[in-house]
Amino acid sequence: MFTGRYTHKLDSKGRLALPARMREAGTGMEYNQFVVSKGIGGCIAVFPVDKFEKFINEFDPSELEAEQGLNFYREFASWAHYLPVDNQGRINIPQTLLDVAGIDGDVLILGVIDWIEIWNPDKYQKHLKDSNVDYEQGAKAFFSSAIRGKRKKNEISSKCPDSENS
Amino acid sequence: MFTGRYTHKLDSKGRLALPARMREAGTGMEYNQFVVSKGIGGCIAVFPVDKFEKFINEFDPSELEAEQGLNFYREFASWAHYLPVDNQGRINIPQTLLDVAGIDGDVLILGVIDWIEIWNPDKYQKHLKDSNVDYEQGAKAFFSSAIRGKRKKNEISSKCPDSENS
DNA sequence: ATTGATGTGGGGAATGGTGGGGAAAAGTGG
DNA sequence: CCACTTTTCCCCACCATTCCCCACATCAAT
Repeated sequence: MFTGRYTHKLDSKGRLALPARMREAGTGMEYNQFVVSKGIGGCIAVFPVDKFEKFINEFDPSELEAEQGLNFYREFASWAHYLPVDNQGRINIPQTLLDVAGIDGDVLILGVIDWIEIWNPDKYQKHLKDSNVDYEQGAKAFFSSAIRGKRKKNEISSKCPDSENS
Repeated sequence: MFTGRYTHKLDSKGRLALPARMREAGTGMEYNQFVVSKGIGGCIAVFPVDKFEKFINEFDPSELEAEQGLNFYREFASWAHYLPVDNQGRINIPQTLLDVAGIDGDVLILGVIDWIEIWNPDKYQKHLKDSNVDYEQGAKAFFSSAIRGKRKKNEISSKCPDSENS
């Protein structure tokens, strides 16, 4: 699971060092590569290889209107690049992606559980404002859910003693 | 799986170098050839041999109106050419196909998971505009789908196996 | 202060995209 | 069937980019 918020820099060759925690979380034994593509709001989304392939396979373009689905699929897939991680833990993001994301110099890296997002810091601030995120409302829902979840789990575990290990 | 977005050039002899990553992904041990035909929106579609033959066999022209189906089938098949890949990783696309696709000089190459698309860069931009692609909408659907997939899994795994009987 | 882990920087080898010459093959006209 | 022209294909060569390696800086913890 990816969590955390970091500010790193693109070096002169356009390389980006991923936070060590994320590197460990994302690269399996066999794959030492990540997949990047264009995310929401003009960020760059970064996936572990297995997650990317899982998401692509599970995504059903027919959820969207016929033509929309195909067009989005084409765009998303064609912005996707498999990037090897070098021995210093860096990836080399294609310049075209950096351009559409408006990234250059300082970089904001967000862990979003199943994927990572890479933002131009200013652009992210702007995105937050424009999308009118109400953190309080979301937080209330989240913490309420946490309480409910706890109650539910207790109910189950009282009936089924073996479920604690999972 | 084909991914990525590249800009290459047709050389003076009309040859096109496929991106190395795509070459690896597409050519099996035995086949070092691709199949090209006319794609959607006036692009050139490129398939690995096995995928092309699979798609052709699975496609049912009767999904379309009778005459439509036959006419499309004829067109698609007759635009299709098996192209060998030379030792430098290039294919030689027939001039007639280049003409209908309006390709000449700079070439945009898109990886679309199961196939590759070759576009005149300007034509692709125009296609994007004309088809009113809303990338944001598609991206939201995609990432929502990714989260939904996770939630579904959690629900299943957290379910107590024995609780159904009670 | 020393040690180790992590982010940043840069040199040099290797890979990949582009170009062109010449041999082989195929199409065309006698 | 033969000679000629055109196209295709194979090879070698150049150059930019990518990738691999070594090195330094910074910070945290002992």
